Amino acid sequence: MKIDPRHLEILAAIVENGGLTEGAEALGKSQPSVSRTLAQLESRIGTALFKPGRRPLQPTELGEALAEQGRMVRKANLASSDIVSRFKAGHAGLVRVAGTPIFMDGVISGIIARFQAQVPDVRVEQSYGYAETLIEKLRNETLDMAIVPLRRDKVPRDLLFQPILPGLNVVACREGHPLTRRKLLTPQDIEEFPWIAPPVDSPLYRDLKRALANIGAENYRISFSGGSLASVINVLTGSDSLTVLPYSVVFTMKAQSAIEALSLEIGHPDRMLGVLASSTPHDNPAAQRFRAFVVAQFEALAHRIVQHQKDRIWR
Amino acid sequence: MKIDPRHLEILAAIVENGGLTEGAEALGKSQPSVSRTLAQLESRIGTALFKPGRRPLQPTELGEALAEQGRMVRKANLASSDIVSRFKAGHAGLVRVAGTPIFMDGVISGIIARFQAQVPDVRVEQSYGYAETLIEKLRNETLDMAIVPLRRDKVPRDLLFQPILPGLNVVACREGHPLTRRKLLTPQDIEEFPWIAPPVDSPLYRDLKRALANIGAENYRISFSGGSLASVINVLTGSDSLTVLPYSVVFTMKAQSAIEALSLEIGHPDRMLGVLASSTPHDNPAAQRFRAFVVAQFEALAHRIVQHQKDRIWR
DNA sequence: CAACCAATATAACATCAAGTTATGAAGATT
DNA sequence: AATCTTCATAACTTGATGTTATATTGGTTG
Repeated sequence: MKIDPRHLEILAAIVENGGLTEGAEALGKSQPSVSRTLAQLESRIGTALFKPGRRPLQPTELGEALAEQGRMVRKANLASSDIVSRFKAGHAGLVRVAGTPIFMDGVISGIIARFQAQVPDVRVEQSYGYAETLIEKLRNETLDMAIVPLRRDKVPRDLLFQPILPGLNVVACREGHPLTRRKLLTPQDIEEFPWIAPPVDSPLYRDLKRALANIGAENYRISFSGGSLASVINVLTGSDSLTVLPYSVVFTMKAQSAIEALSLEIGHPDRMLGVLASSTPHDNPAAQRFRAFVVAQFEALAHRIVQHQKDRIWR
Repeated sequence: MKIDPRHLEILAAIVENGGLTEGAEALGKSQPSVSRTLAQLESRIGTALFKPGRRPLQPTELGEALAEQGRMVRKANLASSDIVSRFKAGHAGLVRVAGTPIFMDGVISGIIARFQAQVPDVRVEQSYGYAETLIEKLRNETLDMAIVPLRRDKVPRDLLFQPILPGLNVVACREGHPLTRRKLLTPQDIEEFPWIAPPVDSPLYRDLKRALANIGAENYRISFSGGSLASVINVLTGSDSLTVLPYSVVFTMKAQSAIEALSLEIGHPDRMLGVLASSTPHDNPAAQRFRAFVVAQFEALAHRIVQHQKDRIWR
């Protein structure tokens, strides 16, 4: 026997409210509608579900047992509505975000932590990659957003790119590095110290080479390469090595690691760091919410950077 | 947002079977029907529930969460069907049975015990009363069946009466009572011993008076009255008192109590012990089942009584 | 890359259930 | 007994669900 789950819900409402009229009111339906539905349910089951001639209406044993199941159905229904509304408000769901490793580790992961403090039911799935592969994944719908440095003219038409910071790389070193005391740095100063290189296929690697070329350093030596941010910073703080990092990363990591940036003009890439996402506002409210959060966090970061620069000038 | 619980069930079926076609098959519906239902659900929610272009079809996070609720609904639905079918088979439910106190205690309670060994999920609610009040309760539908002695011509038209034993009362006494050794009993023999009387409003009390009149005893004395069966038997076995009891009760209780029946013809009431129930086969399969069980048990009891009589004659 | 095959979506229609209002019947209450 | 509340019924409209037939789509394969 197949029973319509809605009928069970209605039965539960009748039982709980002690009457057809009250049950109908609780359900927001008319009394005749509820009455007929109950009659139909009883006729299908082939048994009365309420004791005859009692007020308030009292269910039979069977009626009570089925009403209990009706409560289960209603519970599932309420849970469903809740799930949907939380999802649509971006308070629940899954955000798949990817970006260049250094950025993800150095800046985004902290932003994710703050985001999750705010909306704990959103799960964030982080992965790493560079523009090309991430664009592919965005088109695949296997990724919700990518945080990558990108040249304006390289932005794919079918995707939406929201810039959040200008590309700004700096030479990073440990706090108290010998070079931090010098006002003017020559290529010779630079060539004295070993370099940490990012992975060769990363944009940052290209930035490093260009920076060194700009400075005029030709005989540089690379002592360490291929590590992720944690390794880079460990090596950086444990030695006199230098490396190229986005300024936002150095600025962010200063709070926890003893690194700083040399005041050395190395030429900025013509890229913007930005959030790349499907242009169709595809239905992932949590991702939308996270994107807005990331943008806002970067605005705050930019502001703090400006503030910090002013302070330095004043000193 | 109100979601149709049936849609959730369908969603669960699609998710579990990895496709619309398979889901439809599992549900016993056509593929287009399921397809449209899913489309409708998605449009109401305002979000896709499955990742686009995947085979086997993979649900989104939201789709999976809602499918989980769908499984809850289905579970409740299956439980309901089970509850109903068990109820209709008489394997579950409530049976409200009443009867004259002596009978209920002496015979029916043992039958109930055997019944429950067979169908443990049926609850039996026992109460006591005499024909008049029980007939009232049967009409009220506050009772499923009454086990009472009744004259054939006193059976109400609107109720169904199924005779199960002829009325047969005996004089009961303790085992080894002085009177058990006598072949022929005179009124004087009887008057020597005190009597235990049932409650004055009981049929058995009228039987007692009639029996004593039949015997010709006029000067009898009543030493105890008003007790239920347990008290009666305690007094009986602890003294030389006599009382009138249905033979079926004495026969049944012999197994556990040291009582026996005097071979004294006391004249039988023109009543039949029987099961009285609503003539409408009102929808309580468990009660029907119990009634059939009681009838069968009494048949077996009657058979054992006949067997026992034969044995006595042979000795 | 074209062609094929399986799965899904759409169309068109029939049927049934659920909703409505209006009203009758029945029970409880005084 | 009269009244008032509650439940059942009637008549009708609307929307959902089911069907079969067919078009699209997407993945697979030579």
